[in-house]
Amino acid sequence: MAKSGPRPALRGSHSSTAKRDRVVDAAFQTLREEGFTHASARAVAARGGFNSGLIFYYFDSMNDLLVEALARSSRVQLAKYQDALADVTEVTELIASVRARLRDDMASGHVKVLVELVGAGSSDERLRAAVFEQVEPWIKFTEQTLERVVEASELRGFVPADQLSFAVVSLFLGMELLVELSGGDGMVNGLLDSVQQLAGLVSVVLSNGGAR
Amino acid sequence: MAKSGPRPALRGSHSSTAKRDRVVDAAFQTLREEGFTHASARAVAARGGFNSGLIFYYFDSMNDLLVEALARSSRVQLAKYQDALADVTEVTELIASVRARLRDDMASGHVKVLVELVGAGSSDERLRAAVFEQVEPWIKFTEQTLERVVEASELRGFVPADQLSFAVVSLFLGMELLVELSGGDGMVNGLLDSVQQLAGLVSVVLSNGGAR
Amino acid sequence: MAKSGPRPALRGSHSSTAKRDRVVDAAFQTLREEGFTHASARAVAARGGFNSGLIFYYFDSMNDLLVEALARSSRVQLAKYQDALADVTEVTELIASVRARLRDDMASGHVKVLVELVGAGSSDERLRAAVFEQVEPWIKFTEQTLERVVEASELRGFVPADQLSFAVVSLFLGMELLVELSGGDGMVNGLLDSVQQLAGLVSVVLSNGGAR
Amino acid sequence: MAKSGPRPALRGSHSSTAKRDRVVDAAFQTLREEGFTHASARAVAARGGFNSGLIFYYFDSMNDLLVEALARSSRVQLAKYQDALADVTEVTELIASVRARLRDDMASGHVKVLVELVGAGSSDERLRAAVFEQVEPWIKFTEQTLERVVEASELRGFVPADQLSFAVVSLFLGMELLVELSGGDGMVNGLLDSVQQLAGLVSVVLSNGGAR
DNA sequence: GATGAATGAGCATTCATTCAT
DNA sequence: TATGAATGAATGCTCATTCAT
Repeated sequence: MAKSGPRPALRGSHSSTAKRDRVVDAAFQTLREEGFTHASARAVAARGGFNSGLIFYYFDSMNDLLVEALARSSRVQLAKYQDALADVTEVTELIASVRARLRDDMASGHVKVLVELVGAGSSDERLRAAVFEQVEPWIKFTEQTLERVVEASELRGFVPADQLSFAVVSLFLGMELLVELSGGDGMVNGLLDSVQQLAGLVSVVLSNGGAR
Repeated sequence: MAKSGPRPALRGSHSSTAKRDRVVDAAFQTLREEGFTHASARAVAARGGFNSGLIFYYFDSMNDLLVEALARSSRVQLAKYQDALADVTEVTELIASVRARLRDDMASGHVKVLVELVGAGSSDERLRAAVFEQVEPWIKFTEQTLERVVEASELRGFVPADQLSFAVVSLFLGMELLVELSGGDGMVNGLLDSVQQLAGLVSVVLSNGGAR
Repeated sequence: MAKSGPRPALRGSHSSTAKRDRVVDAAFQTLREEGFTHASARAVAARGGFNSGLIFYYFDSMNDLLVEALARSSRVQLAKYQDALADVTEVTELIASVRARLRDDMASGHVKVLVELVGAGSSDERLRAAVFEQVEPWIKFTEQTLERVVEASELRGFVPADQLSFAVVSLFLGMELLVELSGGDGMVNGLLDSVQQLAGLVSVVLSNGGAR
Repeated sequence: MAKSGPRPALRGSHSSTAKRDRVVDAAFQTLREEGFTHASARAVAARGGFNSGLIFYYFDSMNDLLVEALARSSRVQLAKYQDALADVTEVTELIASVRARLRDDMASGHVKVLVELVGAGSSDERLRAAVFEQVEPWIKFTEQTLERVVEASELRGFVPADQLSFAVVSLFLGMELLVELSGGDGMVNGLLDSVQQLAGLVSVVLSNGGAR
């Protein structure tokens, strides 16, 4: 995705990567605060305080930059989820952890940026594919986690983890989309409450099942 | 949203509204087949075989036209859902009916266009609000339907219908988004299977609850 | 080459074509006076006194416009040659007529514009092909004319007209190129004298052959 | 044309001039394979595997570098022609030698690069003048050679060598231009055949004259 | 000597929109 | 009612060139 030219000799070197990071940062902030449609090269450059040509020194296209901005934040957030849920095997615990993570996730702007690019996916085939690549690891991670939790529960054998994972990721994506669409502030708490409600429901049902 | 000028007397009007309809048709098809980003005035006009200036005779802006295209299809599809689910009170029946409707819904392109505009919502505040207005009736309708079905089931009292409605609409929205993102064809059956699986799961759980 | 959109209902109609012609005129003048590299959309628009967007209302790309400018002048000039040489069957007469035509040809700017675009051909495959299409009729016309004249002379049977045509067109092209390269003014008379010299040489040689 | 700064002492210099040569090499190859328009600083640097800033350490401008690339190849090729034609005094021998040389000339890419820069000449006055400087020695050399050969033939006194030289150089330039324009492959043999045909014709005519 | 970062001006092209007719 | 012409602002992107290191 990144150009081959300005790759520094030593990995993890100093200024070179730092400058490139400034560009990615500016792109992320612009996506987060102005949305995909307004994340133009000029807008990103203005926010970052550099010339817009610099973007194309580091990246082959705007889409490449935008995808990289998503990818970086995606890596960071996914790692946090993996840390937080590594040892979780019980449903209620799972849901509590996820809700905590979600708060941070949304505060960081990652979810906003993700939704922004998912929505933009239809504008360009290459963008669509690149964004999908960023979403795939989340589906897989969700699947693995659900598999583990379901396996340890009474639902073992009833629920195919891959389909469930697809549904769960869809649910989160759709909720964030709807929250944004509804104007942002008002319904965000309602959303988390809904998740909590859902958590309660599932929990009750499962323990019923266990008590059977 | 529409201009006040060219609104003809309600009865006896023919060609004028017919032409206006052609504009809306062209907009819908363009949204459906080329997506929001490529649904420019020129593109819509080319598809409909009229001059792009005509759009601004009937509508104040492109966004107004696009929203109208969504609104019209939304009215039609919602009416069909209301017909189909009017007398449904049982969960399995509900899910079967919804799946049937969904097939038609997606074939008509309505879901695609909806997702397209929901994704575009972030580009413009007025667009966002207008699109949300089109989604609201669906949330309300879902809420009423769920209320009725839940009330007739063993879950009565456990599940707050408004939150559940929000989750369900989110789920559908998110799934369609993910399907599109994944490239279209391959996962579409998996999606419907997932819904079916979910249906089965819910059905089993609920009848378990009832049999307890 | 031209867009299909703004094609007027009746062929040969009034203002519509006139406006489009203004764009082509401006392009021709810009090519003639500033050369291919400086014939940017802005430069053409500035010269013509219209907005640069107008170019793309009538043409799909700058190259399309530039080629059209060449094509129009090519049609006009080729017709003049065809008129002037229609009844020529003798070599000296041929050369005298061609020299007269060449003067007008160069005064009109056609040769300059042709050379400009031929030189630019290497920058873009589609441009190259389009320019070649404009040159082909000239090669064919030269071939037919030479065939007729050679057939009527003592050289009949010795010279393959197609190869000779290729050489003759090359010669004219190369001379104009060299004239431009040499700075323009100083050698232009020398060029025409050279042609005259060549004419004299050929004439002498041929009549020698005839007197043999 | 080259900067005065980094010109090392004539003897004992090694790496510095070697690097400079690599720059010129890369420029030549880029001109040859991508044409003038795509011979940007970046493209040349990419091909040569050095940073584009290096170009401006050795040269004042891109055009300077491009002209130097032509000049170097021009010197080499002209020297070969001078060697090959030094003792030629007869027409048929001249043409045979030239055709052999031409093959090597074109294989080396020199003719392509020349034509490329001649075509580009109109874009910039300084470039035009610099390219003309590279062409002048060829015209002079052609003139001297033709003078010698004509003087030894029956045509002595009939043909002014300077004008003929101009025509011959024009012919070669024009032919190469037309060959490139026609798409490259198909007509290249036809071109050489044409030259051969022309050679045969001239030879026959001249010996006819001699036999008179 | 040589590199990588950075710039500002320029490019073709697309856009929603206006307006005279 | 409807059209075609026209605009001005914006877009992504490329360019030769400079400069600190």
